[in-house]
Amino acid sequence: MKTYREENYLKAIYQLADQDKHTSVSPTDIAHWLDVKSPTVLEKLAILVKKGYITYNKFDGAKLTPSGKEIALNIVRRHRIWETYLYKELNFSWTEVHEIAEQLEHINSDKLMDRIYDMIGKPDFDPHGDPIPNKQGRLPKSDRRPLSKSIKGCKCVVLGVSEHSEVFLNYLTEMHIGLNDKLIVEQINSYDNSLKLSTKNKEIVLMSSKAAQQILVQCIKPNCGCK
Amino acid sequence: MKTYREENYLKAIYQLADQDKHTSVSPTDIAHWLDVKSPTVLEKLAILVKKGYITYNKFDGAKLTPSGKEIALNIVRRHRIWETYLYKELNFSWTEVHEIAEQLEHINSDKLMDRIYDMIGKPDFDPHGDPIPNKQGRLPKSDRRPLSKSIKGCKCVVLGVSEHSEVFLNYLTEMHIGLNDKLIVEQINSYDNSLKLSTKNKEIVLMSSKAAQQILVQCIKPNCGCK
DNA sequence: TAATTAAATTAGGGTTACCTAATTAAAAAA
DNA sequence: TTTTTTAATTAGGTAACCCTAATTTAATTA
Repeated sequence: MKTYREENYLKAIYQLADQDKHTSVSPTDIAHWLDVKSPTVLEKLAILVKKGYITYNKFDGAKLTPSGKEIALNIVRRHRIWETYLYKELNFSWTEVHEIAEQLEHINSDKLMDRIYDMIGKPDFDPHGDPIPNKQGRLPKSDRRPLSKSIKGCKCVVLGVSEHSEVFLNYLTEMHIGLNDKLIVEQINSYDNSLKLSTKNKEIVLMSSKAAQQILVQCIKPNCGCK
Repeated sequence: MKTYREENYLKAIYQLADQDKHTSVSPTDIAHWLDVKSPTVLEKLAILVKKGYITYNKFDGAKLTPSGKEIALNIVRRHRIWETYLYKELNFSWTEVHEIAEQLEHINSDKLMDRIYDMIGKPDFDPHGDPIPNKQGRLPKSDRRPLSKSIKGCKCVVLGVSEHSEVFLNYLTEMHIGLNDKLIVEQINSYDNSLKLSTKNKEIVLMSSKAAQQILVQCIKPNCGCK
């Protein structure tokens, strides 16, 4: 029996581990992420350990076991399918989909999920550019990397973002930067690593290194020299 | 703050009152309906009273207040919109939609509901023939009545069912009786009130009074003489 | 009406998911 | 290496929901 809360804890552990590459996820991180206090998290971690979904100790933090990862990836799958559906079929904006998908991801019906996935054309990536795991929990490959690693002169295409906050997504909208848009790195300021970019309508915009780290791109020419 | 459980209690009270016309709903009825025990129901009723969603006393049972009814009708609205959507847009069968809609009805997003409702063409009735309340909680009119009240010779059209159990819906499917199908009452057996019906492909079938009570029809000719 | 049956209620628990306030242990800084 | 700070843990508590086992109250039936 997995409740939606359990699903949320496992998803949180997956996403936190995924974000900062160091697979170890601390109770404090989870507590911040889920907006609860750490004793609450500890309590739940003990249950998840007992159920065999995670391992936990103070030094390595929480880690998903294969069965826990399977559940987490299934929720991620559902979330991203719903996001895509809301965006493509129901005309929700890039910034609106997340919140509704947070609810829809817990609807338990494989058949419904299959129909929705069919309807959106079985894509590999969601409207944020995030990969949609397949039913077996395998992620499609892509060589996305942060825009901040581009060199001067790089021509690349926006494939996603690694931050999904509304304020960040709105910032991108204001900058006229969207999914699948082409960007050219005109200049890199070596002092603060801010970038001067040319966007799709040939506008020139300035972007901080902080923002550039959250934008995932792919170079248009192979071996273009980017890090 | 209304949780999905609260929504379910209010919906149950609404539906039970709606079924048997006598608006009073007893704790025992609710307990059976929601598959919990009566002390659990009593406890929840006390909370709902405190929140102003219902009134309750031993003699009149539980009764929705206007604010409680508003919530209940909103859930009913969502449920029926989702059922219609699943049936019409995602090709689920008549018998499959209920269970999934039970989950989807608790998704909290007016905007999503609006889009889905648009998508199905803003109908007044769901695939079971049940009326979809509008946003203000008003129900569309219809003069549906049980088939069991038909007189011999009555020509009528199936507008809905008042029982949604899978076994009953499957029975109808086997009888080749579906929504919007025309029926002719060929004969009524006065011993047990069973009906001899002619269905859409001119088949003659026999139907018990019990089943006929659950089928909602409308006479094709006005003032045809049916009770 | 008295006896029986059924429904409503009260009493007393259990679990889950939260919390605050200590306390202990680890990490970072001085 | 002490001290300070931060993180993890333990202790103890609350609220929502659910339960079983009485008990009371109402409704039937004999």
